[in-house]
Formats: sequence, C-alpha cells, structure tokens
Amino acid sequence: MRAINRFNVLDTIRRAGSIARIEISDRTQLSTTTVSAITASLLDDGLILARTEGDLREAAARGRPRVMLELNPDAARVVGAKIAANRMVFVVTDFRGEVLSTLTLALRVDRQPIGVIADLIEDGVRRCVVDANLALDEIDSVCLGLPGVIEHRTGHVRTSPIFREAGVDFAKEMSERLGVTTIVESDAHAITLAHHWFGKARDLDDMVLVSLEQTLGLGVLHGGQLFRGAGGLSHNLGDLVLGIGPQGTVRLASLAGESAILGDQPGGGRFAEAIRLGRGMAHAKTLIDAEDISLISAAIRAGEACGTALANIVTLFAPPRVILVGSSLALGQPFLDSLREAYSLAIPPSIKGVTELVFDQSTDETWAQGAAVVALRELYESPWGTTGPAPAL
Amino acid sequence: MRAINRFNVLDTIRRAGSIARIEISDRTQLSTTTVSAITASLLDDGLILARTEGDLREAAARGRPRVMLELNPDAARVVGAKIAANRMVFVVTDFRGEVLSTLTLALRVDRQPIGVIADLIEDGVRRCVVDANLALDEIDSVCLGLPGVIEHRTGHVRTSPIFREAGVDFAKEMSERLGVTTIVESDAHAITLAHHWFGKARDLDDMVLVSLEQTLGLGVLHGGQLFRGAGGLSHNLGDLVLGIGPQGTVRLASLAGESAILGDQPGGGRFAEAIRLGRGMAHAKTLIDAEDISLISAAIRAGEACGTALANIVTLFAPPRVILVGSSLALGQPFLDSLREAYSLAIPPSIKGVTELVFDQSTDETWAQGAAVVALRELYESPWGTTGPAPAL
DNA sequence: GTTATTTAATTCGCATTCCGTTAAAAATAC
DNA sequence: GTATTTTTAACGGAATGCGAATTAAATAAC
Repeated sequence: MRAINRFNVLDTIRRAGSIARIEISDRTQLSTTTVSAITASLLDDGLILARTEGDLREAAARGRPRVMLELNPDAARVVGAKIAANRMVFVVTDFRGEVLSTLTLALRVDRQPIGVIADLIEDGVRRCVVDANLALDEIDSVCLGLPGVIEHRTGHVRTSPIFREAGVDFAKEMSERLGVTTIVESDAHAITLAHHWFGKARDLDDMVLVSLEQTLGLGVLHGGQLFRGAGGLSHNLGDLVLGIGPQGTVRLASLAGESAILGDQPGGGRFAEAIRLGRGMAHAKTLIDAEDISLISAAIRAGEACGTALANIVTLFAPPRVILVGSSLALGQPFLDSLREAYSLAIPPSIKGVTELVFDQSTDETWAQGAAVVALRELYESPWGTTGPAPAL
Repeated sequence: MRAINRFNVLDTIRRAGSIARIEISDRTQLSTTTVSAITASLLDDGLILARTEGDLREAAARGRPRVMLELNPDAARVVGAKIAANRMVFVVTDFRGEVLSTLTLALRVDRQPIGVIADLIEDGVRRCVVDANLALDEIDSVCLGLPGVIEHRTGHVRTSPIFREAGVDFAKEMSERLGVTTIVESDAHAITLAHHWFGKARDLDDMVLVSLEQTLGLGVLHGGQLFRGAGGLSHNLGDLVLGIGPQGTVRLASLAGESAILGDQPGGGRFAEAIRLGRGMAHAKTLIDAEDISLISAAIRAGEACGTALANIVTLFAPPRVILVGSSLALGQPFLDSLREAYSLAIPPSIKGVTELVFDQSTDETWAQGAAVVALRELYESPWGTTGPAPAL
C-alpha cells in the first residue's frame, strides 16, 4: 500500500523531471502530509534529490519558495543494448535514463554461434561500462534488446534472426557471464518504452509502436504497461499473413522485411558492402533517389504491405497513436507514400480519425536507451504493477 | 484499501460459487480476522448469504463444520440482451448471473429506423422483466450487446449492421426510455465475459475470443479485464484486410461474414425464409450435408479466411486459449476443417503450441447472459479496477 | 525596517485498517 | 466427555493516511 503510493510519487517525479511536493500532491491526489512523508523516505534512500532553485512559476512568486525534487541520477546505473544483425549499440544510463556512455560496434553477428555472440555482447557491455568510468559491480542491471520472439519473463529467445539456434535461454547465459542481472527483451518493446519515457508518446499511456527493421516488431502500451502475450511473449509482425499465394502463405516479412526490400545483392558490390555495414537502407535511399527502378518498386511493395498490416493492427488495437520507427523509414517517399496510401485504403471507416500516425527516425542509441528503460522499470516498478491512477482531474 | 480487499473477497466468493471463510483467507492471503470482518460487512449489506450445509470436504469432517458463503442472488437484478439482425434475446439475471427469465423475439430489425428498434428493445426488456415477476424499478441495470463498433464508455454506437445510421448514442437513448442505467456493449465482448464467468475460460484471466456471426467480433481478456481500444472501442474483425484484390481491399467480412457465406438467396425461397428467421446457418448446414456444392465452397472459403485471420490474431496476442463462437460454427466440417487447416498453415512456428483452439456453440441465451455479466461487473468492480491478485500459490 | 501576507512544507493528533496472538464459542466426531 | 476444527471476539501493535495547526521562507505593504 505504501509501496503503491511510493511508486506513484516516484513515477510522478520522473515524469515531471523536476517538481515540488505540492504539485505531486495535486497530481497524485495524495495529501501533502503523505507526500512529505514519502518524499522524505525517498530522499533518505537517496532515490531523489532536493533543489532549492528552479521554481518556475510566474515571476511574482510570493510565499515560501518551492523546493524542487528530482530523481537522483546516481541512485542506479544500468546498461541497455540494441543487438542487431550487423551492429550492436550499448549505452550506460543513470537512474533517470540519461546516457552516460555509448558504444557502437559495427559487426555482423548474424547467425554466428551463440558463444561468439555472447562473447561480443559481454565485451561490449564491459567496454561501455568502462567508458562510463564505472565498474561492472556498480551496474544494477543490464537489458539486451534484440529482434525476434522473446519471452520476457524467462529471457528465453524463441527465435531471433541473429541466432542460429531456436530456444536459447539467453538471459541466464548473459547473467552468468556478467554477474549482473540481465534482462532480455524484444527490441521493439525497448523502443516502445523509450518513446513512452522520452519520445513521442510521453503524453500517452496507450499507444502502439511498429518497428520496421530487419525484423518487423510491435509494441503495445496499454495503461502504461507493455501488453505482452502469454508468458510475456513479444510479437513478431513479420509472421503476419497477408494472403495465400501460389507458394503458400505470404507473410509480411517476405514483402517488407529488410532482406525482402534490399534483395540479394552480389557479394562483392558496394551495395552488399553497405548492407554488411548496416548502411543498407541509407544506400538504398541514394539508389532510390537515383531512380533505381527495382528498388523503388520493392519499396512501394513493402510500403503497401506495411500500410495494410498497419491498418489491421489499428483495427485490432484502436490506439490513439501509432509510432512507426525503424531503418525502413529511411527509404523515403516511395515507401512512406505507398504505406500511407495503403493504410488509408485499408483502415475501416468506422474508426477513421481514432488513430494518429507518427513517423520517427530514432538513432540506434535511442533503442539502446529503451532497453535501459526496461531495466530501470524493473527497479522502479511497484510490486502491484500499477502505473498508478492517471493524473486525473 | 478495504474496498480492494472487499472486492477481492467478493470476487473470490463469486468464482468459487460457495466457499468457507477459511478458504477465502487461503486464497486471498488475508488473515482470517480480516476475512471475518469483511464477510460480516458483506452479509450485513446483503450481498452474500451463509449456508450451513454444503461442506464438501472428505466425509470424515471433524471439528466445527464450515459455513459456506455464497453470493446473495437477490442482491441485484440486471437485464442482459443480445440484439442481432434477425432476433433479440433477453434475460433477467440475479446477482450471481443466473438466468431468471428469458425472452426470444424472432424478428428482423435490420436497418429499421432507430426509433423502431428502440421500441422493440424497450418492449422486450419490459416483457422479460415482467416474466421474471419483477418490476422495472427492481432492475439495477441493463446491458445490451449488439454487433458493430461500439464505444463502451459512452455507449456510442459508431457502426452497427442493425442500425441504418452511424454514430448513435444508444446508451443514452435507452437509459432515458427505460429509466434504468443502460450499458451498450459489443456482443463479442459480452460473450467473452460470459465465458470468463461461466464458460470455457473460467480458469484463465488471459484469452481471446472470436465471434463468427453476422459480424465478426473479437474479445480480448487481459489480466481479467476486457482489452479495449481507445475510448473503450470494440473491435471489428470483419474490417480486417486479407489482401488487395482487383476491386480494392478484400476484407474478412466479405469472405466470412454471414451474408458472404449464405449469399443472396432469392426472396421467396425456403432458404431466404430460413435466413429471415435466423435459421440461415442451420439451413445451410442441412444443404451442406446434402452436398450443395456452392455452399460447401463458400464454407471452405470462409473457413480459410477465418483460419488465416485467426493465425494473425494469435500472432499478435499470443493468448493461451482462443475460443471460437458464433453461428458460423454450425456450418460443420467443411468450415471447421478448412479453418483449422488454414490456421495451422498460417500460424508461425515460433509460437506453435502457445495457443489452444476451442470451439463453442453457445446458445443465444449465453450471449444475453454475457451482457448481463457486463452489467454485473460494473456493480461489482472495485474502484481500483483490479481483478485482484491471482489465486496465487 | 518592521509587519503582514502568502505559499510551502512539516509536525502533531486522530481515525482507520490490517495483522498476529490468544482465547473463547460453536459444532461435530470419537 | 474429550478432541478436533472452524469461526468469532478481543487486545495490542504497527503502518498509513488525512486534517488542522504550526513552522518556514519569501515577498508586499506600510
């Protein structure tokens, strides 16, 4: 019970960034007395800090000035990582989720043995932690965001394009290697939480995010919580069936996955080289700008498929906002236009106007930051799983 | 706080049907003292009853016999209704959700003016209440389940096959007519809750239900709560796009909707007559059994479409169980077999085995009962919206 | 420069609620 | 009658939250 209120207060402080006790009491509907008690305990535990300056009310501020409270950055450190087929990005963040150090490794881990991938990740985590002038035992937890179908609760990776094997207990593996609690989560879920905390969904507790990367992922936020399937399973949009063709089922991934768009490039060419370095989409963009017919048509096909699938998702979830992220957005107009057009054709009239589409080109660092947020949330989370009653009246 | 515990205790009693205090204390993790206090207050308020007999432990029950507690049926009365294009079914239930009286009206309300439909519903409610030997002012609330896209919070019907108009504030209209709080809800949501309370999902707090009726509906239960979109919007599966054909988008409804399966039957025929009376699917079944080629192929087409769409839904929600209900199930083998086959083709291997398919042929009365459950839940619901912690260890 | 006013935060006292323990009462089996 | 089990009752302790009064810190007014 106190735990609930404590979490609500903490979360309110996080959302506001910097806030006075009175304001907390307003937003949480708790009495000033209770807020005072809880904030005192939070101060005591070193989770928050008091700052005398910074009262931003109208200039003419009579009365006792407010004491602004904010999260104590030093209360915890976590590592977040985005693991993709051709690059890894690590960040160390503080308790606020602010980045202390970044490390990008451009290397293709695609389909290598688990041990090799784990080695690389372990190395990246360690180096990034050192870059932040920290030691590993100062890190409270680690979260790895990777593509594929992942059980969050167990850290079990059912399938992932970066693993040869299916069914890997990756969280266990990495926890043991690092000696730090390690969470494994779908990259789409990570970026979803990043948007909820810092990005284009800060104002919403309900929204849907679609990630268009090598893998097509989905994140659904419902009541401030990630909506997960049975066992905390993440979704894989690429598995959606768009229709039945002559050669069996046509899945979204086969039309809009990265490899479907970029196609099989001859091994020695510049394009293939760019793909290997994770610049495939950027390179494709330049080719599209140069009017490369086959790429343009691939982009249009992909856009149409995505738009249709997106409409179906909106039909099912009816969120107030959908955020689209991922490397495929870099394809530019042909892709985006055909996506929008297919979407507006496919969206049923009965829910027209319910959902707003937002495109966002986040950097890889943001994804890694999202993974860090996943880790932070576990530290934050109230034992009840409530995000707390909405700001209310 | 006490409100939460009170709700949990009440909900535990409801789930168990009949339960002793000790058992409640076991399941809710509350002390026997607290349970005693709460049950005393519930008894006082007349929400529950004590029954001396009925201790079902092993025959050799020494010691003081348990006093079984159960919901007091007389604590409330609600009306639930299923409104379909060619029939209306009303039930009056008690506080337990048990049916006190039923009324079926076989009439085609399809596309009549709102006023006419409202008249018929009003009449049905009143008659059903009288049949239960009650007066309308003894009814605590009414819930109407109808097909279409409906905003639960406001009772605003965005679109419904039974209304000519779009955007009708039907809850308001009916509340005024009846002088009783009236809730309007999607019929699919109603049957979903019915299964959660009484049917094939009693043991689960997470599941998905797909209703294959005139309209194709969806109900998603998540953490014991209906998952609703923005504004409490219900979903309409019929709007799902299966592909892009020559004449634009192909929606599920155009392949698997009732009218798509049964086709346009000549006005005077026996089949058309059966459809008008709501026996369309049953009649179709007899024709299929008689090897009517065109119907069989329609059923197969519909089954395939449903199976594919179902796989997509499972991909997105990954529920432990999916319950399929609705009149289309009555089509029999050709439909069910092709559905199952398309489903297993389309379900991605990465989540194979996660979801169990269950078919259920509920009567219309069950649907109406589900609507009653929607009404009862509002009476029950704790102010916090928690369904309560799971039975736990 | 002192006093009044205003606003923020804390302290204090009160009420509620829950839990644990203990004890008693109730109802039945042996 | 005695033992066993469930239920109720009573007391103390602890935690929490709220309201009212109090203290704190600053500006405005005189």
